[in-house]
Amino acid sequence: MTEPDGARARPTLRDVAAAAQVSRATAGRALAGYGNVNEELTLRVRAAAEELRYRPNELARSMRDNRTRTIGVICGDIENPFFSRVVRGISDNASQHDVEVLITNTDEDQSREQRKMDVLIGKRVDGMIVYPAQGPSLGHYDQLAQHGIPVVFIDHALAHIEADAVMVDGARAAEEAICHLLDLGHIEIAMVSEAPLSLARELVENPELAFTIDTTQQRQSGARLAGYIRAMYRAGIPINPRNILSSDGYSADRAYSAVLSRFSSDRPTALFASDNVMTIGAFRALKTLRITIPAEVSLVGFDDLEWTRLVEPQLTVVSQPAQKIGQLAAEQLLRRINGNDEPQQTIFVDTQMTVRDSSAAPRE
Amino acid sequence: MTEPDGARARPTLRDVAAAAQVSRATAGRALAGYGNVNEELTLRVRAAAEELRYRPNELARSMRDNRTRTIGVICGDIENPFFSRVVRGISDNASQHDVEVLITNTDEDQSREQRKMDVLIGKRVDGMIVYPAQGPSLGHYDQLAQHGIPVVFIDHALAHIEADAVMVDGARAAEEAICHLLDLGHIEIAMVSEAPLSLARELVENPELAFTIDTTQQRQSGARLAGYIRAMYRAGIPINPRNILSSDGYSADRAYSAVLSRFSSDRPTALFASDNVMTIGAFRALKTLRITIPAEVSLVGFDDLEWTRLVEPQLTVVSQPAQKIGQLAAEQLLRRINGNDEPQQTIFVDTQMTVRDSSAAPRE
DNA sequence: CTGAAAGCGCTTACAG
DNA sequence: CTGAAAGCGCTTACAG
Repeated sequence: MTEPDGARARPTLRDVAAAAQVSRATAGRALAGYGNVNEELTLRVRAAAEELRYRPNELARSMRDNRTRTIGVICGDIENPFFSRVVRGISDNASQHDVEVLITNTDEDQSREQRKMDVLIGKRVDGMIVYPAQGPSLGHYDQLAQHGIPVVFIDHALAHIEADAVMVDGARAAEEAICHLLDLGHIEIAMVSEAPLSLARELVENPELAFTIDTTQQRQSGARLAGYIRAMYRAGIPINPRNILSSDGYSADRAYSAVLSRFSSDRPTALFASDNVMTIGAFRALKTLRITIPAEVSLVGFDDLEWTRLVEPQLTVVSQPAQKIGQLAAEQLLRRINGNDEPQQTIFVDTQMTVRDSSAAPRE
Repeated sequence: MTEPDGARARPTLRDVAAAAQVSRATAGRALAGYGNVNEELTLRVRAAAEELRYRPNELARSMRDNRTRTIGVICGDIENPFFSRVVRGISDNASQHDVEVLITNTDEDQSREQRKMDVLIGKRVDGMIVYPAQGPSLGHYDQLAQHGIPVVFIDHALAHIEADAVMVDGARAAEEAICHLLDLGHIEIAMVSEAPLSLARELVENPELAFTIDTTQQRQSGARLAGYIRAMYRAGIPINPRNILSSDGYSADRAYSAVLSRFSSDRPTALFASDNVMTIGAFRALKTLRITIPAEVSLVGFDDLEWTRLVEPQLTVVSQPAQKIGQLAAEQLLRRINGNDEPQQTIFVDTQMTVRDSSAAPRE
């Protein structure tokens, strides 16, 4: 029985059933292994399926089962090594559970985030892992709850939104980094981040705030800035607002400019960069100014990327297990998908100070 | 009309139709905009949809239309910046056409590749972009044709498989890199790649082969090695087999070892690394040996990654537009999905020699 | 312009 | 153990 013209349609269960001379129900049972089927028939069905190169249509299955075995991942920018590592972690874990991964980027644009979320809802993903973009809207997150789609946030949690999150404790991580510099004897310590200037001002005027606000509900840049303030405050060092550098936009170039302009004048003896993008800008700026690291300025970066071990000097960094964040987020999401309804929680993964050659005591 | 227990089911077209007091057909037409619907009814339907927060089930739509508006991407390892850039290019392009992207990694394992392909077929992706893993099997590619699923290969084409491909001309790129070194006056030029030793031996014994074999059907490592041979042969320089370093496995560590051992003895004056992973290994090895670049050894890397501009000296590299590869692959795939059936083609994207500070004339 | 009906390809009660 | 039938949520001829 050949098809009318070359365009051979994909075989369906009906075709397999016909070839094996059984009902569709039996064919389905034999292949997918639910229910009981006589052994001989099973063999016949399998043979027919093989012969026809039958592949079950998961779309149809998803329709019936009301689950797609697919999760959506909304990340900022897959090109950023932080995300590509996270995604790798998610993907490996999902694979182990026969779950596929649909990926999109937002570039920190909330309206794009919203649209992508709609698309993923339309595709009926079983759940989502999302890096929440910066912005004021929150309504689109509620939508997920309404549709009964579990979500796990990564990198930071959101105030007012009940959902699991997996992230590092940014305040603590930064605090540790700053303490490392303080221990070396630094006093004039600068930090570059994309934290908004308004937040910086608030914290400078009222440093106690760094202890009272819930940093786990802030974006990482804010949390890390709070960590900086905490460490300085605890050490009893008055905070010099000029040492809080804002990249004013998220790019290495912006960070570069910010660091360049601050370090052109009377300069701090140490610099902390709040993430891998900021670290690139900071490093480049110091190089441009021909500042020797760590003799003239100590530098502590964030994220243990390979290049930080390739440059001279090798960078002291705060290491963050990005892949593990992805893995834990996937695990948690799958638990939720499978009906676990314990109270929402924020899962913290540990950072680690990796001391290498870019930090040292200040020159006398 | 409240649901029995809290688990409110998602609204369907039926619910919207009921709320708007029209038929499902009309509701569908009004919302998705096919066919004509009276204006007043349209408004009523839209209002009902809004009210119920209706989201069409794309699964059902896909079932009917026999298309999912989803493509699959099978890459080697999303953590490798080459892939994350390619994927970004694919994803951006797909987004523009309202197409989503399902991503998986193979880690160069052909059996995993095969399984992933099956899964993607099951999910009825409209097409796939695949980085073919190394290995002898080809059967799983035929399967795609049988199922009528268009595929575009990236990074290299496959002999015996008719399909589009998007990639750089590796032989030419390498040739250019080697010519750059030759022009500077180097003679003893080494190359490190993951090309199999067997191929290396063949090419050394019979360099003309580098001109006669179809390098566009080779893996990039092989093609690039052929380019090396071509350049040397053309320059009339006998090829020293000791200068062809095989990483024997794909990792920076392997490349590191290979370079380390070769450059510990009488050393070549220049080194070319065949891709970004090899470049990391090569650079590290030279650093470990405290070889000054470019005074003692010139280094030419592959892939214009940010770190190559951060290290000292900044690396001369062959730049490859990875994002563009992704973009072109997506474009071509979408054309195929839309029925374009011109003869298959391999699309080459240009590489570019980016000369910086790691290459110079050899010391007298 | 509008609606009733069929169908996309599965799975699962429900009979037998 | 096996099969006929219903249903998942859409869209699209086909009538009216």
